[in-house]
Amino acid sequence: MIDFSKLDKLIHEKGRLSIMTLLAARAEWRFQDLKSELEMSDGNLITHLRTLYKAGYVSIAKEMEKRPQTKYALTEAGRKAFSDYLAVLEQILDMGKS
Amino acid sequence: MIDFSKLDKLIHEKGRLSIMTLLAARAEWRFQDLKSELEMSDGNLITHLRTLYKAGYVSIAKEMEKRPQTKYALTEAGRKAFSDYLAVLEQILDMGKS
DNA sequence: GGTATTACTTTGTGCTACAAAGTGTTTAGT
DNA sequence: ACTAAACACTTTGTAGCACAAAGTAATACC
Repeated sequence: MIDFSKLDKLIHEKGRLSIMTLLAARAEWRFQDLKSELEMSDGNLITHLRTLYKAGYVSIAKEMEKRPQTKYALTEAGRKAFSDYLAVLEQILDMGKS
Repeated sequence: MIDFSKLDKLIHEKGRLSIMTLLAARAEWRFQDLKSELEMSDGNLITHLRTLYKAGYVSIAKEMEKRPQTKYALTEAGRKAFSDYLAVLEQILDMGKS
């Protein structure tokens, strides 16, 4: 039986799940790109990013070329956590197909 | 790009997702079986079940053989909604693997 | 100098997951 | 007959978000 308690609560939320999915698909994302892609408000997006950062799932790199730019990426721990999360999704999918 | 807004909020919650997954895997579940399988409190479980019932995703059949028994099952709408939900999960998985 | 951009922070609201404890009915045990 | 247990709830309360809106500070462009 599936162990639903393994569904990392930090990732299993629409906002953060979408962020994690984007970060997993491309190496680096700027704040503005995430924002326009996900159509989130500044406050909402930064809150989720900080939550993921505090969990050690996301790295933050501030740069100052012309305009300030902040780049976000998955850490190794983040990639691992996301991969574990996806494994649970896979189990759910397998069950749903039976 | 994945349309995360299609992630049915009623299903995308740990408690209800686990319920829906069980209901999708087997035709009928008694309250007690769901409870012991998911290790939820009565109040929590019944609340989620009623939420799904109100959404039209779950049917409730009360029976009175010896002990009162209530059996829960997916409706057609529930099966459809779950299938749509799984389709989004599949997209997320596909992205995560790239 | 004034406006726009970037990346925030602050504040507030409203929802909801979840637990704990209580209710009413029925059946099993002695 | 009386007690205890099982079943399916309901009620109540709390704590924790998600999310939006508005404000802040620094820099760049015209």
